[in-house]
Amino acid sequence: MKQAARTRPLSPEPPDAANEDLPEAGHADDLIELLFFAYRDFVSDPDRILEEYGFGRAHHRVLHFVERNPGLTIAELLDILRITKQSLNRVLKELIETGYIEQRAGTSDRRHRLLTCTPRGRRLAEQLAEVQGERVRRALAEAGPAARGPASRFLLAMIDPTDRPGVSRLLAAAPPRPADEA
Amino acid sequence: MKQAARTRPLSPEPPDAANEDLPEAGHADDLIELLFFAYRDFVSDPDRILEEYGFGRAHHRVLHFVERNPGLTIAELLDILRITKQSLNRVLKELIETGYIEQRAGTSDRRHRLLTCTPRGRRLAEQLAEVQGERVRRALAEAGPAARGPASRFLLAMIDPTDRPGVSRLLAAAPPRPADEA
DNA sequence: GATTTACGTCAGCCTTGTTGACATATCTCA
DNA sequence: TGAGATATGTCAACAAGGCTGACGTAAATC
Repeated sequence: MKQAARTRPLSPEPPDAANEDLPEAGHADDLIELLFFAYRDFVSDPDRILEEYGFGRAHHRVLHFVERNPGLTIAELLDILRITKQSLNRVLKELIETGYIEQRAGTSDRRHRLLTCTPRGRRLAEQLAEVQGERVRRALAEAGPAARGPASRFLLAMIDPTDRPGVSRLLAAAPPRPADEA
Repeated sequence: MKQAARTRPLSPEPPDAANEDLPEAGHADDLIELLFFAYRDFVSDPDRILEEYGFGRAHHRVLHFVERNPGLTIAELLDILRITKQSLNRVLKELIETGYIEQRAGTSDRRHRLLTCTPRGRRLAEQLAEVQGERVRRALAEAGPAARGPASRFLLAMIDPTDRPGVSRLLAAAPPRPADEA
């Protein structure tokens, strides 16, 4: 891939004293690239499955968050995905027309569209979550289960501070999956 | 953003015994979503800067890896980015024509195009790396500096096993930045 | 009853990915 | 030396998924 050059410890084991006194100098670069590569492969598994259904990543994201948060409204989905309603509507319409997602009017406010997955939609969403979950579990097994807490905290801290409460609420609200296959 | 529902510890502190005996059951879902949100915000900083230059994310990726690995060839870049040569060529041509990247023929094999940044290209690449690095350092400071190792190992383990040696070589080969501003 | 809110939709544009085909320079090997 | 493989460049067409701007409608709010 590339001719090697210098050497530098890749994933620093518990820092053996010294050099821990510069906690925020340099070293950020590795995490930048790791995030790129990790994300690149992270989305590649679902991509392969989605292709069989004629869907793309945009459909995946919608399906995922609706499945994890039944009753989600359009506005909430827009806030999560950070795209325009026109972009959302394009893929959402397809998911509804092909019977993966259903709408119903809100009870307290009938202008709201409450989104839920159909059984078929749930199956696909779970299949997609399963391949991604498998990758995550494999990674945790390799990195050591103790890495889960720190990795979660790091990723949460990477999110814009303003959005963290919302994300935390979202995570807390989602039903825990039945130990996925395991 | 969303009406709260159940409660569940978000980023588990050192697990207080029990429940650590199912190290790979469930719990993967939070990391899936955290990765989505973290990446979403992670790329948003550069996006704002790139807009001023009339560039997009594709340009950023090319510029980044060329700056970090001077002398990179087209084939190596294609392997990193996982896109077609036509897609790469489109943005690369723009970066060359606008004077951000230079080509020269390889010495041992003159078919190779060795890519390097011009001073102007280096400045932009560093500016982009700086905003992302700032976010990473801020996140590490919040998550605790001890999270760096585990987070790095987790992200590396998320990468396809086949690619890890290449990624590690890439990380090791890149010149350590001069403690970025700090 | 006027205004605001939540959503739907039409039309057009841009970036960035794709495939397929073909051209050129250079290296390698028989 | 000549055949073939390799590294790259390029043209053309297309698709996904972002975007803006404008407009329409139903329901809530004041």
